[in-house]
Amino acid sequence: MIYIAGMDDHTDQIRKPRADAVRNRERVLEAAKAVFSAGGPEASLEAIAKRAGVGIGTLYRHFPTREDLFEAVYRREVEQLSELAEQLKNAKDPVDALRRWLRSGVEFVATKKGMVAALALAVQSGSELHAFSFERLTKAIGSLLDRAAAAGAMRADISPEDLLRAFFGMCYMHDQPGWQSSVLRMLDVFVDGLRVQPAANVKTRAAKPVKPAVKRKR
Amino acid sequence: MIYIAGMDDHTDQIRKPRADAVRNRERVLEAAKAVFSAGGPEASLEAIAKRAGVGIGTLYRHFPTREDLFEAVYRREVEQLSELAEQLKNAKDPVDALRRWLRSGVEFVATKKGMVAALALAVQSGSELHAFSFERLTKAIGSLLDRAAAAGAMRADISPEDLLRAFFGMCYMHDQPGWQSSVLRMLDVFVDGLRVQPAANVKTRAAKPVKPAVKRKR
DNA sequence: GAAGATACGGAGGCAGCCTCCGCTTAACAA
DNA sequence: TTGTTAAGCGGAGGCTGCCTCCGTATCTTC
Repeated sequence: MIYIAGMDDHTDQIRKPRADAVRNRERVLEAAKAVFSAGGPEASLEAIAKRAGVGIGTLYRHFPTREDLFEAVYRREVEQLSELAEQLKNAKDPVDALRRWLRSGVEFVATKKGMVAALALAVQSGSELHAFSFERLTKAIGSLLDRAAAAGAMRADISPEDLLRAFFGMCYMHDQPGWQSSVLRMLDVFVDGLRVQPAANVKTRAAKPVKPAVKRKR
Repeated sequence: MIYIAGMDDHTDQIRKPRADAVRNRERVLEAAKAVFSAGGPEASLEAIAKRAGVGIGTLYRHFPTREDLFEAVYRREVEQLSELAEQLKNAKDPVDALRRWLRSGVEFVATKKGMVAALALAVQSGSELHAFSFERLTKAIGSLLDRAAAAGAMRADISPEDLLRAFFGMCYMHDQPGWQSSVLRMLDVFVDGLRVQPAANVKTRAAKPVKPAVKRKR
């Protein structure tokens, strides 16, 4: 068993976790990250164990199920996105902050092709990982959303869950050619839809100084 | 080989396809539809063969890969959605027609939990199925979109591909509690974002209209 | 250094994937 | 009808990956 702080707050002594166990766990995580990123969610766990230089038994002891392994691997990644939201909370324009978070999310996803597929698979099966990351990101994005809604810049009836869902879904379609610019465009549309329209934004298309809401990519 | 009209237009004789082959193919499709719907994309092909009452070899002869089987199963389903778009082209309000198509899509998806996961998996791997359904639905939705854009009711820089991608993505997150109403809400937001804002919709909430400059990707 | 807890690793059982090939059956010609 | 033959059938078998189990090795603690 891996030591967990606070797990056993009654009197029993608690052994320090074994050094080799800690080391091996780390190695497996490292290997899993690489293999999942490259090979997607179907990657062989035995291959991961081999790459980590441990026996398959060791891998299973640390991560009894495939999903457990996902969870551990992605936890850090999710944290990163979450922290970004924290930073953006200080931006001046709350709507823009939201937009920027979403855009960063796209880039983030872009660097982890196989991993996203794996994540998506986990989400499907309602695993622990989903619960964690969804909640974590929901909370992160919620603060951005609240701020924007409180400022009256954005409709207030869309929940963080909704938004996250939509975002995730859009990204899921990645790995088609041009998916990235497509998602970016979609997000712009989406944020436009969320925004409580300020007067400046309301021009019929004929009017000339229309701000270029979206730059076409292709 | 299954007979395909026009496959062999030079002089050779062409045998009629064997009745048992046709029958078995149909049985396998039937079984696959049921099994995939229930069990998702991971379902055992052997289970499908058994349910269809044929040998595993027969299944593989007709559908050499898992994806081939998906393709055949979903083709009809895709056709249905596609036809719906055709009908909606005659609605009065083009934006509303689009909205309704999307909403029907959600319902459609809702009845086929496992199947959508299977489809999504296929999309991931860039299979034939994806090419077919994406193109088919793109064309279908394109007509709706064009009509709305031509009427000046909708921004014109969003392609059918974009829209389909976003829609599919949103639906992909299904099987969480409440996903359906969430997706419906998201779609409303989305369609609102697409709509070229009519003056009536414009309430000035903020004295100073924020200039929502879209930041380019860093 | 000894004792005992903890972790290691891989053999082995199981399940699903896919191929291969001898047997069966339907289509066609006579 | 009947015979011929291409087309189709099915499942045994080889392979790979999943996961468990347990004898052995290693670490922590005293």
